[in-house]
Amino acid sequence: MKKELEKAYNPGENEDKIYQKWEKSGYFNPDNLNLPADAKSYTIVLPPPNITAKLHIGHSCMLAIEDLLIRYHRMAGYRTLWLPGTDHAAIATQMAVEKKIFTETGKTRHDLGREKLLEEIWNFLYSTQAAILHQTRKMGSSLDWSREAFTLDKERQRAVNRMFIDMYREGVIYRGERIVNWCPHCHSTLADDEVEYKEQHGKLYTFKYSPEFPMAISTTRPETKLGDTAVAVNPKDKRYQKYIGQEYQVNFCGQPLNIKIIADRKVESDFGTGALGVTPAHSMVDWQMAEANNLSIVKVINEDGLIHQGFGKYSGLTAEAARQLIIEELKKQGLMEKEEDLVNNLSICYRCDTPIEPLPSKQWFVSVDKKLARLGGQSLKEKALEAAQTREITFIPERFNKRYQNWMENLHDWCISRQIWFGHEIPVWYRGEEIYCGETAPTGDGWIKDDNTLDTWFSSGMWTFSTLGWPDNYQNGVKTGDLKKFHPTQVLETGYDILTLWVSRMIMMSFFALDEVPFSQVYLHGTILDEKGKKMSKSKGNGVDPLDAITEYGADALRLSLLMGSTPGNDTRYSTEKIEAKRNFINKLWNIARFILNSTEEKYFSTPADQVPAAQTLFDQWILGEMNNLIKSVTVRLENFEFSLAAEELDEFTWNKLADWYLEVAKVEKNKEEILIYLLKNLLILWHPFIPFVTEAIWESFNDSLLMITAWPQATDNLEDRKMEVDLVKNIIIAIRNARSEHKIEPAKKLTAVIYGHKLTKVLNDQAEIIKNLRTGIESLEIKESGEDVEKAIIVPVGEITIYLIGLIDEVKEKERLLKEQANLEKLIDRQIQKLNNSDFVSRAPEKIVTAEKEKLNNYQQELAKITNIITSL
RNA sequence: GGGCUCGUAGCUCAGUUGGUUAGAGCGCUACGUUGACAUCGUAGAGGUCACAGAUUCAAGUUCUGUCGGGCCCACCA
Repeated sequence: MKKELEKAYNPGENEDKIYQKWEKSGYFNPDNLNLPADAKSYTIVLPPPNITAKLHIGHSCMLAIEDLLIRYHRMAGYRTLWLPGTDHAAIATQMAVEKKIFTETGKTRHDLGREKLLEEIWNFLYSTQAAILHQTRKMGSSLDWSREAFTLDKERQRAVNRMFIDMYREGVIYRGERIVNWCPHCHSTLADDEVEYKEQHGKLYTFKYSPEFPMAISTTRPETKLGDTAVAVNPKDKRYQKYIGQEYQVNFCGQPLNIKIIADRKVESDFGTGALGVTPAHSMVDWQMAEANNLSIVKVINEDGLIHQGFGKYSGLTAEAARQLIIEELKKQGLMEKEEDLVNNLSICYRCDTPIEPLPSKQWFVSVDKKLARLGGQSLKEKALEAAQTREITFIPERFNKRYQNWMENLHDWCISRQIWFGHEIPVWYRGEEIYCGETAPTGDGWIKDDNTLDTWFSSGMWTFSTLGWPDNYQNGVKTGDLKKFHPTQVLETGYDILTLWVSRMIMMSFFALDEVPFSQVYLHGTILDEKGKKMSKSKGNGVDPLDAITEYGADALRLSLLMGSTPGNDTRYSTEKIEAKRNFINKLWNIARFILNSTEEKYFSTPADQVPAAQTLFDQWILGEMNNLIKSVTVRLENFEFSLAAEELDEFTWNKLADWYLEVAKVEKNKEEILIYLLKNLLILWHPFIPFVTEAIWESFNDSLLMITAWPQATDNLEDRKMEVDLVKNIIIAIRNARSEHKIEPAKKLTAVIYGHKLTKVLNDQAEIIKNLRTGIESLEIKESGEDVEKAIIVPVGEITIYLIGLIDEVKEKERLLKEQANLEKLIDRQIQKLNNSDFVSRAPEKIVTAEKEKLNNYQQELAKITNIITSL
């Protein structure tokens, strides 16, 4: 069984083999774990990466955190499912492919036609999907591939159709007219977050519609004023209050307008003239005002960006041309009062940079405010808010709860239809004014299918249950199969940047479909910035392919570098130095294992990991106690999502306690095989969720079983704590080594040490061999309870103990050093006395702290006395 | 305009309910190393915890304000 470990750990040689071994074992699938029937389940659905591009380092962070949670819970005995998938990312994908085709062939989607374009998209999709899955495996992700899903595969299409139909029948989904962001070039609506802003220098024109109109208005777009149906003023504005409610018939540049004066608090009195021309058809805010005031809506600009019919000489002109014409006209009539330069943000299409035209258009919406019988008369918004308020869903970090609620409260109906070709088709047919909504086309002639598709978040919002067999696994309000076993899921882990876009939608969709939360905890990780602290983006080209890092340092090193030194919700910088440091650590762990295994006979390999072996010596007791504390602490930290702190404690134990001390002790004291194997096994178990490859590689070199499904250890309560004694011995050893190096004593030169201590003489006697042999270079060692000073010795005080190193001494240097020490102590004593003289402190601080402070003073004083004594004797 | 967040060593960042002389990694300096490990070891230098005030016996930690980074949302007539 025993496999010789290489001198240095080589991730490249091990990782792929180990991943295959895991995958073959079948244990990524919870159905194959041998669990009692009542085992609790633990589920995370992987936030499906967009198939627009390969994974970047941010995805690695996500995978590292989720795999950590999953592996920990799997080892802790949960029915653990991590469900993989990818997202079709409708608009983003279509745009990416269109762009690719355009740069390669110069063709647009209209040249290709719907079918050909979709074919191209699917080809593209298969290639990136394959790349993404490869990258995901390379990270060591223990995903259940047998349940892999895609937001646009057959099952999800059925689920989406069903959801749409259910929502339509309940009146949650409705068709309505609303202002949308329209790109006249792409001929499509854009979601609010697909609109970009560009600062531009424009002109703000101030003018009256006609000579008899009582006030002037200001606008940057005079041509849209052809569609004005009102002028809004602030209700508190004294100048205009008297006009509110009045109506005017005006002749605006040859076109008749009917203008009502309305009041709205959103109007700022000190912008322009304080009077705002309301154009309901071409401005979001104006639309809202029109709804509130029952204004009529006049469309001025059409889908091509041209002026509609019915506006006389302006009809058919581009908006830009119409604007110039109107400006000229206004000037001719002497109505133009002012032209000012103005810097404002122009909305442009994120794809083609064309200025956005806000247009009214028939779209499909999800109502967030409709009260639903199936939700006990509450609306989706109320349900989704309540879940956060009652902490049925908690956020990590907590502050995102507030942000979520804030956003939720201001949520408007969600426009779900998109004028693109790639995506879920809307299951609706039209015949004249008739609308049919169903899974298949209605019978009869003349029905035309809605040619829009659904917002990508509609399908990804269903991700927690569409992947678990909904709707088949949900009949008459009863969950069956996977849905019953795994929903609601436990944790949603994702980037805080899609808290609003995605998380909130998942919560609403789950309430609608199942009347339950989709998950109970939301862990939000930060963004990985580049080495300069800038956001990574495709256009800047500063992204990092995880595969490069994995090839150079190994997946474990990359994972650990992303897990350590970071906190939830905060951004971190990508750092190759950090990965390198973790690579070094992993090699250290490897060598610790190599040392232990090489110095242990094979018969000890079966030492159980879940049974504390008997301790022979002080150091045995100490390290076993430390391991016990480590198990306790790491478990708690993982439960609390404190990954970084858990890893730091593991690191501290591995390197500073085990490698630096216990292994050194083990070279002096013998018969430690059982303890060493016990420590190694537990260490590998505890590290496994963080760095699965190297731990499994070590494990398989001396075990037949799989580390991946080895039980998580339990801490015990009855281990003695020997930290004090061990610290004393360590301090003595360190002090002697330091004295040696300060006095420049050759390593070969042997010293005799005499140690005086009053209380701990027995402990020190027992540890004499260790003190002698742990690179202190001491030839003989005497330990006495008390006694006379030893002349011509190097004097090393360590707490209550004084060590005399008899051998070489440089009196001048020694005196110098001691004087420095003396001054330092005096300063500390002063401060301590001051503190203890403060009557408030003594009377009001907890007693534990006061006594600790007193003891501290005592120690300082004793040490000072000793040093002073020594100085005078020199 | 509304909200959030960050400011701790040269750099990158930890620091849970306030409580010993504030930590780590990298970097730096010096020394060392053929037997687990140079992907290493030992030691050292380096901090007014952005600034000001408040609460407290006690503040990196709580509160208020200021300055300086970053982010989100809304608006931009």
